[in-house]
Amino acid sequence: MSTISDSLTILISTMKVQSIIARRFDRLSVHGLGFSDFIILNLLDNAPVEKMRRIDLAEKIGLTASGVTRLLLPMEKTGFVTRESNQRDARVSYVVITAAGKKIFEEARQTAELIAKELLPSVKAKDLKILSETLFALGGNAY
Amino acid sequence: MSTISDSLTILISTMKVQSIIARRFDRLSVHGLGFSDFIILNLLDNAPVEKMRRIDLAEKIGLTASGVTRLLLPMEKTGFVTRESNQRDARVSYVVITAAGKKIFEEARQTAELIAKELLPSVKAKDLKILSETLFALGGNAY
DNA sequence: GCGATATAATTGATAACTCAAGTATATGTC
DNA sequence: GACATATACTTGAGTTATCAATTATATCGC
Repeated sequence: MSTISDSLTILISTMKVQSIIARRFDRLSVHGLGFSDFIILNLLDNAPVEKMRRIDLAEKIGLTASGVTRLLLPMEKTGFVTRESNQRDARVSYVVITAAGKKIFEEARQTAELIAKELLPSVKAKDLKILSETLFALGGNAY
Repeated sequence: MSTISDSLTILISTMKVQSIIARRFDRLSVHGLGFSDFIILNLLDNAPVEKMRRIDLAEKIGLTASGVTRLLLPMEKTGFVTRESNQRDARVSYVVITAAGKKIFEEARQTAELIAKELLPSVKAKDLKILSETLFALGGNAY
């Protein structure tokens, strides 16, 4: 038995915590959304022009471009997002949130906030700040 | 545009950070191990009797029992772990780390520690402790 | 000791990704 | 302005997980 470092322990622990978080957010399925769908809608809703390039979505959410393409396919079909081309660069296809997308996001957001409260009830504000900063240093988004 | 809470932001950020961590640990493939394989070997190496029930591995790593069964199949074939039955409870099949498993774990551990240092170079010792405790509150393991 | 219920593990079908390769377009260099 | 290189996105094949159902065994209440 050889003990691993605190740093490595924290990284492994993060992996487990992620699986716990992901499972809790399965409840978003009552809105017909996966957690990744919800995160995408949040990014779009907060984007200055309510549209983003697929590649930027991928970078922000921590998926590959391929993963984003596949994630968006059903969302386009359902009508939560649509495509928009870029006049100056024909390679780009923007992802635009629709009115239906905004509506479902607003509903899902209520559920998501409830889940967040359930998950982080006892964590002190100060500790949350440290967690937040560390996550940011590790590449997490600041929003 | 409606702003989400700090708590929710942190949970989403954790998801992204997890994807960054997982990608870095892809490097463990030089040892023929996935990150999950490595975590399993670490759990077994640290277990008091160097064996664990599948269900306990699942709980500790944050997977389902099904996921553990499928994860262990190739590791059994390669000979990093073996099975052992429980005399008192025939439902249980223990997972036991082999000498080969210990050897590869020891090698992979060096790589893993390097990656951990690369990922968390600047995080202060005090923050690491708080971080560790926060993750534990969220269901992370203490080890 | 028997039936109801709970637990440990596995399996079939499926979901949500990844990587590598391919297509289309843009940009830089000479 | 042609050619090499880079970028945005998609697609085929494979991986790694999930859930629901199944099998086998154990435990509880009577």
